[in-house]
Amino acid sequence: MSKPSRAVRGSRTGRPIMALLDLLGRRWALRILWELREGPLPFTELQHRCDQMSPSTLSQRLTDLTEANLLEPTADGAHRATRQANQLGELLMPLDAWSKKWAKSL
Amino acid sequence: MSKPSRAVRGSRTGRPIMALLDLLGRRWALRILWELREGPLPFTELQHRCDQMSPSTLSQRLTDLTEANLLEPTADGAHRATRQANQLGELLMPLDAWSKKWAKSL
DNA sequence: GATTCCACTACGATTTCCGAAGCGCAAGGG
DNA sequence: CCCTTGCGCTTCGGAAATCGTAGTGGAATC
Repeated sequence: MSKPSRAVRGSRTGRPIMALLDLLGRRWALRILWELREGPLPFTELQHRCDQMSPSTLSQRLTDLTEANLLEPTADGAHRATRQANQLGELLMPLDAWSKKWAKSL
Repeated sequence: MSKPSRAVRGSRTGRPIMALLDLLGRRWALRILWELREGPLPFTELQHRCDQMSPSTLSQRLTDLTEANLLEPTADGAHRATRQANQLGELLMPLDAWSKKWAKSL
């Protein structure tokens, strides 16, 4: 039991978008969703794909995202995006193309 | 002058999307872009719209986003999304609708 | 020339994040 | 049976990011 894991900021304000922007604004949250867009991954594999992010933060973020119904555990102990999260993932796809144009301007 | 403001993580990996996810994963970054989607805002007004976020973090984040060519100062000293950032903003619009469905599941 | 307002900056307190080490369990080897 | 290995985390001390109150400096107003 147990996470201190603060509630999603703004989640009670009637402005879900604010809660979402807060959740996605936690470090590695977007990256984790991105890496899980094509299927579930076990803990260590996910960590490797996220530039070896620290296991403590990964664990915390998995908790956050799972509590937010964006991730769920698979039968074999891996982590999978929920149906909802997959829809969100679809919305994020265009960021890839955009980021390439953006990179040229840096 | 100048900011320590760490480089965008992954910006040298040839994977712009990773750099982008890192930048947007800094606290308040997404929210700031969201609030500026309909036009420039002066510092204090922006702070108020972002739940009174601390001015020090706001200042840092404005620096980050400006260095990333997502924001630019206006002639009268406010902050405005660049053309690029506005395109990004368009991509984020659907998140609003998605978040409303998501909120029901919490 | 004093006051107000605004855009920040300074800086100590607090929270988050990092990363090396360890724990508990399950599978495999000898 | 041990013993080792691998995996999914958890612990915990230190580093870094964020917060929040209190300025600072400049421009406009009184």
